[in-house]
Parts: sequence; structure tokens; C-alpha cells
Amino acid sequence: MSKPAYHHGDLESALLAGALERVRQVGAEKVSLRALAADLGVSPSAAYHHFPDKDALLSAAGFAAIDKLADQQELALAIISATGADGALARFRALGRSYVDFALNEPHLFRLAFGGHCVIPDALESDEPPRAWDILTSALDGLVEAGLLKAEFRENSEILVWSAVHGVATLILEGQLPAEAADGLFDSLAQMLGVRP
Amino acid sequence: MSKPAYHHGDLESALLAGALERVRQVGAEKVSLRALAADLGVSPSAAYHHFPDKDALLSAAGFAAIDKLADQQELALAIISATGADGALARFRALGRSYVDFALNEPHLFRLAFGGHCVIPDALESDEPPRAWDILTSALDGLVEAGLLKAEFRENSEILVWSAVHGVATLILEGQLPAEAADGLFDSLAQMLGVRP
DNA sequence: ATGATGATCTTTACACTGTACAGATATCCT
DNA sequence: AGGATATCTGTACAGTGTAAAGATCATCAT
Repeated sequence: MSKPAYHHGDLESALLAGALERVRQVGAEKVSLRALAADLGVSPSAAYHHFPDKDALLSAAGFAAIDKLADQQELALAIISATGADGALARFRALGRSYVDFALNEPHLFRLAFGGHCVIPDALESDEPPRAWDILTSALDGLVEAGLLKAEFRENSEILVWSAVHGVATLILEGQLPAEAADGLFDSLAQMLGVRP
Repeated sequence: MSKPAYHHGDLESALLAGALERVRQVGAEKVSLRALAADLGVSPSAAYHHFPDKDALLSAAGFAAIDKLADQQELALAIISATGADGALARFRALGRSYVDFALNEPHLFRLAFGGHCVIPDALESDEPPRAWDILTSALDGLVEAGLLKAEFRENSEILVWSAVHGVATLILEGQLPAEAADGLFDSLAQMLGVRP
């Protein structure tokens, strides 16, 4: 698309895609705005007509990264064909697995997404919760409907599950816990949620 | 100690302390090695005789930060005078609270400690686990002895609890969860661990 | 079609960064 | 004492983010 024009056509999304890919490869603190611009065949300060500064670009890339995580989770869910109780349980575990796998397979994107680069818009008061929350809510509702999750444990369980999975992912990523800790966590979670496999 | 010598006496620890304090104030990615050196009355490249590069200094500061966190946890534990079941439960909650509080009160130190700056030495195969692990183990043992934590839930509970607390701390810190989520998490944890308050 | 308007990109420039290298200086050991 | 060694300085270089002013294009009212 877009002619090989002098004005490059669509710099903004090219910058975003380029930044995201570079972060993915070398990490956020090693991406250079100048080098990125040079690679796109554009002057050093061209980016400033689309983003106020480098942090804003990285922040946008960060939100793209957290979206990629949600995409991967939904993809992992879509694969599961089982229905009923088996399906609900499989979906629950797949959600945790894909979250941890994303963190370990794309450590730089994961750190970008949750490492303070993403400027909080006004998420506290935002009427719509993060995508990860909605995905998780559906999975937990599925567990309740299947009779696997005791109703008395349903409240606040999004917080518990999301926190635990996110925590184990980052602790493994930063070398504080061994990789096997993830499986241990999933077992513990399932056990404590009252799930009987 | 050490004279006000031309050779500054003890640059290494001065650099470490300075770096730690600067990270605390402005965040890791905004500390300048040159500015730090200038502030210590020392030439720009003086630091290179004590640390191979800037990352190494930040890494050392990161390990100091994670030590500070452990200090704060032990301090929070020491304050609690209650004994028996009440004490065990109070200690358990204080551990979580101090962890989350540290993250929210010292966000830059927390991110430095768990944000990929700390080079993993060989922690996977290391014979001794992180300090946070030991502290947590004692608290959980206390819960079991007090009859508050069911023995069937004891296995892997360090992983579950540490992950959940760490996760909720970072998710709140990055604006993905509201601050009240921490209390909800503690309640959920206590409930699911079988604790009856 | 023309000319103005606004968006997009370039040029130039500045202050600052991390760090390599060679030399100066102080301390310590024999 | 003197020489070895650790510690720090001076200088220099390539690279960085970004501010300011000018060039170039697309679009649209006339």
C-alpha cells in the first residue's frame, strides 16, 4: 500500500511496528529512535510529528504488546474443543500456560508491557477493565457453571488468579523461581479453588 | 572512615549508594553515570575501575534493593508481638502488606529489583533460595503449627503466595488493578488456604 | 486551475550520554 | 628506598534524544 512517496505514506504505524519489533529483539532500553528512523529511511526527528517523545512511542508499543498477550490467550482458548467440565478446566489451565509462555518466549515485550513504560491513561476510573480481566472472567464463570469452582470462592478470584499467574511469570522470568514453579502454581490454584480433576 | 583523600577512599560503595538513591528518586533509566560521578567529585570514567559498565552498577543496586525489601519485611514481622494463632495470622498478613507497600512506596526500586536489571548469577542452581523465600517459609510453617493452614495445602504454598503477592503488587503498580485489590487478594488467600479468622 | 493552508518531513544544532585509552597520582610491599 | 599496583584524571569519540526553523507535499475552497 501507499506510494513510495517522499512523505513515506504511513510513518506513524511504521514507527510503532518498528519499535515493537525492535523491543522484541533487543529490549526496550536498547532501541534507538535515530536508528529506527534511519532504518525507515527517514530523518532523525521525523518521529516527533507523530509522538511527543520516545517514551510515548514506547508506551504505545507497550499497549500493543499487552494486546498481543491477550491475542495469544484467546488463540490458546480457541484451540480447545472440549466442552463441559473438561473444557472449562482445560480452558482455565490454557489461560495460565499461555500467559506464562508469553512471558518466557517474549521477555522483552512482557517487560515493556508491565515494566512501567505504559503510561496509565486513567485505568483506575476507566469504565472498561483490561482485556485480560474479561478473558479471565469468562473462564472462571465457565468453571462455576461446570460445577468445578465453588461459588464461595468465586468472589475476588480474578484478582487471585491473575495476580498469581502474573507473579509466577515475572518471578520465573527474573530468575527468582525455577521454570517448574509454574506447574506447581497451577496445581495449587486448581486445588485451592476446589477443582477436583 | 577513610581520609578525605585524593583517591576518595571508598568510591565503590559511594557509587553503589549513590546509584541506589538516584534510582529511588528518578528511576533506573534516568540515572546518569556521569552526573553521579560529578556529584561524587570524581571524573566521568572513574566508575569503570569498580564496575565493568553502567549495567553492572545498576545490577548491584538492584540486588541491594531486593535486600531492602527483605529488610522491610523482617522489620514488619518484628513489630508483631502477638503469639499463637493470632500471631501467626498477623505475621502472614503483615508479610503481604509490607511487600505491596514496598512496591507502592518505592516503585522505582521495586522495578529495578524485578525489571530485568538484576543479572541472574546462577540462581536456578544456587543452593540457597532467595531471602524472600525463607521469610515466607517460616510464616507458612507458623500457620501450620497454629493449625490455621491445612497440611494438604502446605505443599507449593510458597510459590502460590509469593506469586500472588508479587503479582498483585506489580499489577497495582502498573495501573492494571486498583489499590484495593491487595486487600481482596489477602482475603482470598486466607480463605483459600483454609484459614478461619 | 490556482493559491492558500496545514500536515509531513528535513536540516541543522545542542547538550548530553556511555565508555575506550593513555597518562597521572597515591598506596603498599619488599 | 624503590618499584609494582590500584586508583583516579584527561581527553576523545561515537551515539543519543530532541528543539527550532525551513522545505516539500496533499488537500480543498475559490
